[in-house]
Amino acid sequence: MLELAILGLLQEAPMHGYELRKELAAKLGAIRAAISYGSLYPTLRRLQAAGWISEAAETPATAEEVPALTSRRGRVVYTITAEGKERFAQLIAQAGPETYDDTGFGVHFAFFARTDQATRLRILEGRRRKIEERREGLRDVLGRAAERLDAYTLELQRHGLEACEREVRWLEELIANERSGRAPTVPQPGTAGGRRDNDSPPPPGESRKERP
Amino acid sequence: MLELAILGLLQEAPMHGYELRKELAAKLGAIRAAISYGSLYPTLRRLQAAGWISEAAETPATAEEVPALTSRRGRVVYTITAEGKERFAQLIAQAGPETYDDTGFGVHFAFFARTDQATRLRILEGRRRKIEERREGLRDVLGRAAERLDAYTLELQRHGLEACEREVRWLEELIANERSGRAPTVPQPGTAGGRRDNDSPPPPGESRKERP
DNA sequence: CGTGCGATGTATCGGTCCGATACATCGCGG
DNA sequence: CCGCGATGTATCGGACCGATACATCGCACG
Repeated sequence: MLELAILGLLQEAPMHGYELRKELAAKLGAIRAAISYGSLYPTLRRLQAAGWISEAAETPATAEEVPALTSRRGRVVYTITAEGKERFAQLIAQAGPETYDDTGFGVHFAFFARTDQATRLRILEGRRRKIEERREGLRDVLGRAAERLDAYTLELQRHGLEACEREVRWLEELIANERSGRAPTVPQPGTAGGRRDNDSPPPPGESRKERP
Repeated sequence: MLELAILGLLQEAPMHGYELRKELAAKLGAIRAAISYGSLYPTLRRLQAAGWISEAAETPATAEEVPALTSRRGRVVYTITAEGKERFAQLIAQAGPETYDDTGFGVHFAFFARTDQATRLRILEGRRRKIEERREGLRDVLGRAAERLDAYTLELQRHGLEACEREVRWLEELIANERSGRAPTVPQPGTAGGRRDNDSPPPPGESRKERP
């Protein structure tokens, strides 16, 4: 999962570890708190060993203008390689069971802008199925085994059940939108058109290319 | 976390591993799928080494009546010890930072029936604080950094924000209930009074003792 | 003027937990 | 009578976390 997230982020811009962690926290803030360095750095080394990312000297341009101001530190900037982009595409397209658990789904979803519509649909439906199963399990417990459990445990299940029902509804909406070829809900008028240093062509369904 | 859950469950009845896993899944179904054996068995061994649980021969009574029917298998039944109960009480009362993350809070909440009211209140408020912080972080991203993110990532944050707001509201309700001395929401009329093999006295605030 | 503190930054270590896998028994239906 | 799903115990490698260590930078406060 971390591998996928790093590859995805580095596709937007080269970064060093600290930056990567912050961007990751911003992008996945809804899913998980913040990645630990104890995971991040070993993974970076692994990715580099596999040839999917590479270290690069920082200060890309304007290096001569500011020789020793901010650059005199051991910052290690990572850049994704061509093989890395292939690897990302492969990871994004293939869906294992871990694609549908909370974290896995979150990471995949966060990179839906780089995912083709068919895959998006497949993942959304897989996630929906999984949540529906969880929901049924909770309904079973709340129905059949209710007397065996205390009021607090019951309340916990009730709350979990509600969250499941809510997420299923959310997924239904997203699936419907996806099928109709539109971008995700809430068209967000006016505020579109931020910085967009996308090198790879935006996949279909992505409707955010600003009018220049 | 697993340690706490096992100690808590074994306080209700002696069990073997498989059963423990099932009960755990039923009790924590809203939080996590099912504990892996790769965690369960090593933890059981650790708890046993610490003297908090002990192996016991199964078939407590009626052992002579059915000599070789169901007993001829390597089932290992674990029982909590007096030290184990102390350990459980200690773990339940002391709240570290991990008490307020999703899994930790869920486990603590699932054993609220064995937790005194002051601790319940403290945990609920700690959890609320943590969720409020996450909520603020999401609001920040959705406000300040919205142009930097694509529509899908934005939608993910939006959904996460809604979940946070919902959970805060839920916690507020529980806290209010707790302060007023009542049991959790939805009094559940009639269906109370199931099997209740509680050896330890029910903590204050527990209002489920049926009127005989 | 200095000094200490919070943000930036890289890195490791031990520990927890998961997923895959192996293996054995039991009861039931075909 | 045979296979298959449920029951049951167990291990191994790997992913990820939390604590910790250490170094630099800029700035606020004395």
